[in-house]
Amino acid sequence: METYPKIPKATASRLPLYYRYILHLEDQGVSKFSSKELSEALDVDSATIRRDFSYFGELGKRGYGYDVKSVSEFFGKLLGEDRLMNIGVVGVGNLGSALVKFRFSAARSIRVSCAFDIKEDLVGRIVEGLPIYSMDDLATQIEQQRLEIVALTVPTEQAQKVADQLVDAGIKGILNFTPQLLQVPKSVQVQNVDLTGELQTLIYYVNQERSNQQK
Amino acid sequence: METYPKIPKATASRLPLYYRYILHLEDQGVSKFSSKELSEALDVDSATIRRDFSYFGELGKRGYGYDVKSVSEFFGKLLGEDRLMNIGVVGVGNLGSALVKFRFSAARSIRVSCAFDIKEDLVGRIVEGLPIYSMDDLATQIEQQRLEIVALTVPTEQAQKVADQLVDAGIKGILNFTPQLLQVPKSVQVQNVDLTGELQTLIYYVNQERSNQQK
DNA sequence: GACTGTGAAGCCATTCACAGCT
DNA sequence: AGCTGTGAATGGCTTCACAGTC
Repeated sequence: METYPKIPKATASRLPLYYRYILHLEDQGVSKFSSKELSEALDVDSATIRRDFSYFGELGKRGYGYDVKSVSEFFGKLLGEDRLMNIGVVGVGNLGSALVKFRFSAARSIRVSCAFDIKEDLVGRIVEGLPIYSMDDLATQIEQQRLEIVALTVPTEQAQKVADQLVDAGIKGILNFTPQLLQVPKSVQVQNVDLTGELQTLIYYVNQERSNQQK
Repeated sequence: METYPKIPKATASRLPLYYRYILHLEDQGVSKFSSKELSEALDVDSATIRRDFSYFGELGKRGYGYDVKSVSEFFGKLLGEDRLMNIGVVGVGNLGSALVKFRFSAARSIRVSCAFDIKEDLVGRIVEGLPIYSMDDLATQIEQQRLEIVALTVPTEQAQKVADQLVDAGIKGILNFTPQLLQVPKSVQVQNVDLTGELQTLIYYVNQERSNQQK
């Protein structure tokens, strides 16, 4: 795969957004689109879209726009949609079993393939059709199932210890649902998702809005 | 409540992070902290922390630092932790039932109190201890339970229509788990959470890292 | 001496505006 | 004429660096 130097983080975080909409166009049989159309659908400035795309080369044609099929294929590869990716869920508590159920089904190539937990009474059981392995099997399963990425949903206090185990077992990316800041080698990627934080931020805005009203 | 003009979005999104760590200090019986300590724990530059805090007035004392108790109380109020907040879950599919189970238990004052669905066979049932209401009961329940915020987890195609109903029923905030861009009056706050997008962004970084290695 | 609060500088991302291609 | 790709301008956020306070 090509690698692109110095793509802004903000751009990287918009790629899934672009990709999803372009797939939608493809499903509808649309053959081309302009940055202006995409801009209106996604509420992202059209110049931002053109600049984002331009980091990856000249994806469009002047005076024409962008070709749905070729751009969709291009972004698909960027986001790993060209090969099946197994994801493990580490920690099968409330949120963990929730994610097992969720399955990230929006992306075609993503498959939640197994789960891990420390609790002996969970190990060996099948939850929502998925086997639960012992943490001792981490290294083995990561290799056998070619797991590159796991979702981490253990209790906060155990997060760093488990992250260390994951790194040792060769994991390449962690989708971290705990509020613990993880220390990992920089070759391992971490993406933090703080659901309670998102809700609290929303509460903050709602509170501010209510106070504004009352004035 | 006080309102603060023009707090940067970036600051608002860090408030839960700060608050959680300060609660942690409080639990440990610590009585003061400096921006430097917080900086090291959260990996946020200490000047950023001081600037973020300063938007809300002079919260600290020069030469001393910040008082755990008073700052924790202050942020608690900002984030609505001084009163119980009921949250509804709209759409009890995979992700919806997952959130019902998750319960945002990390925040003390947040309580997932009910769920709504369009499917007649779900309505009236109890899931994880929560009653499922019909969408027709939205307005009634929003009033009765003083719901200000709901999590929206319906299929993408229905998201806008349901959002309209929510707005009509008087909801103040929507935690939007669908990839649909919601059109709402600007007095209604929307916070988007795109779990599949987060995972795809992580996949992008992992792919880039792998390509770098191979060079 | 220690630490905050904040002007000023710097950096990253967005947006403008237009040359260049179809 | 229509739309991209991109220098230049702008804006928002972060970081420096230090005066002010305890």
